[in-house]
Order: sequence, then C-alpha cells, then structure tokens
Amino acid sequence: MGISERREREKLERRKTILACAKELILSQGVEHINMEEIARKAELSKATVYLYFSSKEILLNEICEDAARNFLYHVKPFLDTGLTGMAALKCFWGGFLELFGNSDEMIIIFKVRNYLNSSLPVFLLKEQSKSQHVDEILVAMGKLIDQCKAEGFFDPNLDSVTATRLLLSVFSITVEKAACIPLEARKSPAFIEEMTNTFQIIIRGFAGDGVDRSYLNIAGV
Amino acid sequence: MGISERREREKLERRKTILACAKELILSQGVEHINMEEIARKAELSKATVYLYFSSKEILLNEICEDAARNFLYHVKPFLDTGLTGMAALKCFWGGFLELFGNSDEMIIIFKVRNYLNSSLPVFLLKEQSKSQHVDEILVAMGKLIDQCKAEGFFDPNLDSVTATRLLLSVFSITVEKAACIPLEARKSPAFIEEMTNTFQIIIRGFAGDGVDRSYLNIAGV
Amino acid sequence: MGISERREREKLERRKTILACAKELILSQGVEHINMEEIARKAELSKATVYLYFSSKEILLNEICEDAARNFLYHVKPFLDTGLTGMAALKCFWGGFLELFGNSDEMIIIFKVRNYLNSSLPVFLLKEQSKSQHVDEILVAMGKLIDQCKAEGFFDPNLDSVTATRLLLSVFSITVEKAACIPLEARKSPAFIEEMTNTFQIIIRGFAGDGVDRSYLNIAGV
Amino acid sequence: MGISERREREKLERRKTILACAKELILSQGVEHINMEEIARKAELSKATVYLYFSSKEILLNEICEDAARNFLYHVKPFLDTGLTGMAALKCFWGGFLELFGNSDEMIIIFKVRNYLNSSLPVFLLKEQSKSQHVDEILVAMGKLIDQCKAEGFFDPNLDSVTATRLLLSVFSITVEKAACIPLEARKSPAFIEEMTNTFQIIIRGFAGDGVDRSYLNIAGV
DNA sequence: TATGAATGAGTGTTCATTCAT
DNA sequence: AATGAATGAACACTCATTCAT
Repeated sequence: MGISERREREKLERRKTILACAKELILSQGVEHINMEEIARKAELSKATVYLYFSSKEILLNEICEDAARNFLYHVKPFLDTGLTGMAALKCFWGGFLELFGNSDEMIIIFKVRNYLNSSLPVFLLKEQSKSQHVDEILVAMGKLIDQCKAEGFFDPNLDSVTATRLLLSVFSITVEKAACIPLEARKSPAFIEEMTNTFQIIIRGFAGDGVDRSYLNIAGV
Repeated sequence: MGISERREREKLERRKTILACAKELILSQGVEHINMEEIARKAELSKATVYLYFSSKEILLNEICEDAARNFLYHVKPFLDTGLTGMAALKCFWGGFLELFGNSDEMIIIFKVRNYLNSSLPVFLLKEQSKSQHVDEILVAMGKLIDQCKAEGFFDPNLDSVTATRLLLSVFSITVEKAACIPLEARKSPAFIEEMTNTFQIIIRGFAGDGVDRSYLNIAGV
Repeated sequence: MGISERREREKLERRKTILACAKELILSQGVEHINMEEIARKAELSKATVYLYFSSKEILLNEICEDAARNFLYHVKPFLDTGLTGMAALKCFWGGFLELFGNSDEMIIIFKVRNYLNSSLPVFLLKEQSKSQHVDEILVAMGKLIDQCKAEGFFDPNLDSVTATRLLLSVFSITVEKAACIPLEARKSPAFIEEMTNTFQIIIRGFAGDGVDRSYLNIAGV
Repeated sequence: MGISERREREKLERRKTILACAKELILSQGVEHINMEEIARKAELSKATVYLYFSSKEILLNEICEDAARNFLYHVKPFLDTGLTGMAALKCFWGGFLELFGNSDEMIIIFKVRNYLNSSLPVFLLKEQSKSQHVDEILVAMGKLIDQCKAEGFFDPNLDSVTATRLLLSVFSITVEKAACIPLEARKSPAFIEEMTNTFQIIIRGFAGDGVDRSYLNIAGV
C-alpha cells in the first residue's frame, strides 16, 4: 500500500509538473502561442504522456485556471467572513491580492487563460456560462464584500452591486494583464505596486457614498 | 493625369472595401476566427490582391484599428479644446462616446483588434510600443482633459494623470469588449447604456477631489 | 501440482475472458473501432496484461477468428461424413448454419475479423496464405461436400470444386457481413432467414447438373 | 479567354492526376493504408495543394469511387435498354464487365473504396443511404435486367428481384475484391477470367426458371 | 494590376506497443 | 504474473504567405 501511495503521489506530482510547465510557458509567451508539443517538451515528457494526464488542451488550460483561482481564494478567503467591517475586509483583501501578486503569477494566469478559453467573452460574464467553480467563487465573495460595505454605509446605497463587482473584477483583470507584460522585477517594484493601489483606491472612492469621509476609504498603508 | 488620379481613387476605394469587409467579419465572428481567405472572398478579391494592399495580416488589422480610432477621434474631438470646463467637456466626451457607440462599432473594433494584435500587451501600454498614431492621440486627449479637471478643482490634485488615463481607457476597453459579446439590440438598450454610464460615473467620482460636490461630477443626463 | 494446474486453468480462463470481451466489442462497435485499451478495460485488466496473453492486436484478432471457426465447425461437423447423401448433408449443413447463426454471432465474427485482418485479401483466398487452421478446415469440409454432390449426380460434373467452394464461402461471407449491420432482432426474423435461404438455394441450383430435378435440390424445409 | 480555358483544363488535369495517384496507391496498398501525405507526394504536390482540390479525404475517396462507377456505367450502359432479350443483354453486360475489368481497375476501386467509406455497411445496402449517384445507377440497371429476364421466361418467376440483384452485386464485389489482391498479370490470365465467368454462370443458372434449357443461359463465348 | 495556384510549418489528437517495478 | 506509465509514429486538416503569369 505504501507503493500505491507513492504512485499516487508521483502521479499528482507529474500533473503538477505539467501544469507548472504550461503555466510558465503561458507567462513567457502568451496563451495563444503555446502548444501541447512544447508543454510536453518542457515537462520532459512525450505529447502522448501529457494526454495521459489531460485529455485535451482545453481541459489542461481550464485546470491551470482553476488551480490559480483556487490558490487566489486560499490566500484571500481568510479576509472574508471575519468580524471585520467591510472596508477593513476590503483592505485585507487588497493586501492579500498584493501579496499573492508579488509572490506568484496566479492572477495573471487566471485572467489570461480565461480570456483565451472563452475568447469572445469578457472575464466578468463568466458567471453565466462557465463551469469554473473557483473563479465564480471569487466573484461571489467580491459581491458580498461590496454589499457589506453598502450596508455599513461606506458605499453609495444606490450603487448597483453587480455593476460594481464587474467593474472591480475588470480593473483587476486589466491590471493583471498589464502586469503580465512587464518584467518580473518591474512588477514587484514599489512604483508599480503604488500605481496598482492607486487604481484600486480610485475605484473604492468611486463606490463611496456621498459625503463619506475619505479616511474611512483608505485601502493602503496601516 | 486624369487617369492616374482615377487610378489612385480606385485604389483607395479598394483599400476601404477590404478594410470594411474585414471589419464586418471581425464583428460577426471575432478577430481570432477570421483569415485572409475569408476577407478576400468577402471583398470579392483574390487573397493575393489583398496582399497587394496590405503586406501582412497584422498590418491589415492594425490599419483597421487605426481607422476606427481616427473615426472615434473625429467624433470626440469637437468636445475637447473648447471653452468648456473640464467636467462639461468630459460630459460631452461621454455623450460622444455613447453616440458613436450606438451608431457604429468602431469602439468594439478598436479594442478587440488591439487586444488581439498585442494580445499579451494590455491596451493602455500601447503608448510605449505601438505604432498606432491615432490610438495614441486618444490617450493624449484624455490625459489633457483629466489635467484640466484637476486644474479646475474637480479632480483630486494628487491624482496621477497617467494612472487615471490608463484606468479610464481600461474601463472603456472592458466595457467595449463586453458589449462586443452581446447582441446588437441589447447593446443599445437603455439598461445597458445605463450600466455603462454608471461605470463611467463611478470612475469620475473616484477621480474627484476630496469634498467636491457630487452635483458637479454628474456625467449623464442634462 | 494441484496449484500449477489451477494456475493453468486460471490462465486459460483469462484468455477466454479477453477473447470474449473483444468479441463483444467487435459486435457492438465494429472491428475497425476497437482498440487494445478498450478490450483491456472491458476485461478489467491492464493493457499490458492483455499483451501478456496475446503478443499483438493482430494475434488476438486472429485467435478470435479461429475460435469462432472452431465453434462453427463443432456445430456443423456432425452433418459431414455421415452416411447421408451429399444433398441431405448440405441441407443439414445449412440447418446447422442457420441454427448457429440464430444463436450466436460466430459467423459474423469470423467474416468481419477476417476481412479486417487481411483487409485486402478476400475471404476465400485465405487458404493460400492464412495461418488459420480452422477456417481452412471449413473450406476443406465444404469442398468435400461439393465433391460428394458431384459424385452422386446432384451437381454438374463439370463444376470446378474450388470455384464452387469459394463462391459458397463468399456468399456466406457477404450474407453474414450484411447480417452484422442489422439489428439483432431483424437478423432472426423469418423474412431475413428466408432471404438467406433463398440466396443459398440459388447457388445450389446454380451448381446443379443439367436436368437434375429441382425437388432433389431443395435446401429448406423438411 | 484562351488563357482561362487553358487554366480550367490544367486544373481539371491536376484533379485527375491526384485522383489517379490516389487510385494507384489504393490498388497497391489498400484503401485503409493510404494517407493524404502520400497521395500528395505521389502527385508531386504538397498536402495543402491536394486540399485545394478536395476538401477532405472522404470527399476525395468518394470522388474516386464515383469516377470509377461512371466509367463502369459508360462501358456497360450500351448493353442495357437495347432491343435485345434480357439474356443477350446480360451476356453483353458480362462482356463489358470483363473488358473493363481487363483494361482498368475501375471495378476494384469501386468496391474497395465503397467498402472502406461505409465500412460497416455491405455494398449492396448502399441504395438506402449512399449519396453515390452512379453506384446506385448500376444497381438499378442490374435490377431491370433481372426483371426483364424473369418476364421473358429465362429466370424463375418466383425469383425475388431484390435478393437476386444483391446476390449478383455481392458476387461481383467479392470477385473484384479477390482480383484486387492478385498481381495484374494473373488477373488477366485466361484461367482467372474463366473462373470469374464460371462463377457468374453458376449464379445465372441459379436464377433460371425450372426446366429452362441451359443453352439459353450461356453467358460466355459466342 | 490582379490572381490562381501552391506550399511550409504547424496543431491537436490517437493508439499499438514497451518496460520498470 | 500483473500493471501503471510512457512514448513514437501517424494523420487529417489549416493558414499566412509567395510567385509566375
């Protein structure tokens, strides 16, 4: 039984290796330029072997996306459903985003691959027709946060939650897509981080209720 | 010489025809699904002839994009560099956008094609590396408007113009991409127009200076 | 030794299981659409194990064919080498064929697989180059019957036995191939049985000597 | 205009070349072993060029088949719908078959390719679901001849025309398939021709009405 | 100028077979 | 003896681009 366990472990490892290789290739050349051959080569496997683990290119890409979304959720969930106020949660949420963003490329992957798969469908319409569990979960979580902020008086009571969620996600998406194109180091430079934060801050202010004091809306810093 | 002029005219006409056909195909099937064959067929020309006018697929697509941007500028420019306040100009700008958006598909074309061409490059990075004159011009014009609004006290004086311009363009981009995926009629429905306007409004509010009265920031209606 | 006997028995059993599964798959999806993977899965074994019992796909298929032929012979042999006249034997032979045909799919298997294996080789040439013992035996038996009928004056003395045997087998083959394509129930309908019998009857009449009374040539009924 | 005519001619020629190459390959290695690459190579063209003339492998094969059937019909039609008795027509029909068979490989092609295309469907069921104009026409013509022979008293009035046509075609099919596997010279040897004729003769005798004099049923010779 | 014709370089997917454990 | 895992070799089909006429 020790054997079969080891086998299982190795198999999972291979899966991971393949996914990791594909991810790397996506990051370096763009989703639209990768092919199964190359993924296999990078993973030092034959194409046929890759098909042993993923029955089609689409399934492989989907898995990559789900994986990244799962990862993102894992980083960000702790900040949801806490006793915090909506704004405090959002702040944490943003912190989690930045941290994850600084340490991995999950976000880039999520948006790039998703856009490729349903190429004609914008990211934030996915809800209706995707089969993506985790990507959807992110959407739902963000919607809840926005509702909470409305309920607590931070956000404009007239703000349409759906519109707001979409906008937020869109801006994330664009931010990430942009990030995907600049060298890794630049991506982690304080300047870039600041610009991202500013962008997020603008949106949050745009969401705010009339007359809400800006000090409550701060997303960055302590 | 009359002859050579006619020739020239006919040549330009043909260029336009090709571009128009390509545009139509892009709108109906998406950039990623068109090929030179089809464009040629639709233009009732041979593939080789199309190559006579556009030396590569990329150049053709780029031209389409430029064309659409030129068109957009043409509609929107009248509202810039007028004696209006920045906010009034922005309001007009938005009106122009909506009108153009309602009457043609230029915006969709611009963003879809651009995204396809530098698929790994986000729209608002174009400045640095694109050869697109007119798309750039839009960026510059928007930047100026934002600066004016800052100068006139509508927008936060700390607002970074570049960040803001990029954000604005990004949101346009996303909006348009989304629009490109829904049926024509829905695209022109009041509900959809309203959602777009709300989104734009949120951004404008986000740009606003601290304590600026919201009534000044109104983008829609009279 | 009891152990090794059991082992041997189990081994044979496994062979049979594999063959049976392959047969079933052939019948349900056609020879050209089965693969080793599926056969293995159906037999609840690994592909590699299947290769332990049959060193190649071709050999496995050949075995299936042999098996079916053996089965056919077993059903049909009792009617050969009896004291009966050639015609009576042929009648019995036909009865045996029909009975077997109604109760199993051996005939279909034989012809379908054979045709697939030597797809460019017609069934009735097998003699020369096949390694199929039992299929050959059928040919020999049929040849003998025809010779007997000639000797007894039923068939044309000028009839070439080889030609006749081939023709007979061909017609069986075609009949069976056809049968393989219609639903099981239709295959056992009186109408279909009648058409098969008519076909066989035509051939027998074609073999008949000049002036032989047709009542002697009856293949069907009592 | 001379130019465009020449072009058209050359194009047709290329089509023919491709078909001819494919045909040759089919004859030498069997339908199931040819691929587009090889066809192209043999025709000294690129694969892509072959696809310019035939939009899929299936269409190419179908064309080959139709072509052969057309050819066969062209050779055989003169003998149908003449003032001749059915038996005389059948004799001529057989003569035409032999002549064509001796001079080309049309018959082989027809049966081999057809069997490959509808691999699970026996040749003589084609009627119901094939889109093959010419192959169908052959069936119809044969059916008519058989009916005429019945009407004229040569064939058994109880003979079912459909059964008979199928049988006839089947035997042709098998004959041809067999022929396809032996070297060209052997195929044209008197011995082989004689065996084919004998086979056909047997069937005709099998079709005959009770008591019809054999001299009327002669298929061969003068 | 216009075009019909040709093609090289892919691209996703399948399957019989082998081999270390 | 049994198997999970791996793979080489195919194969149908596509498309941007070139070139002789």
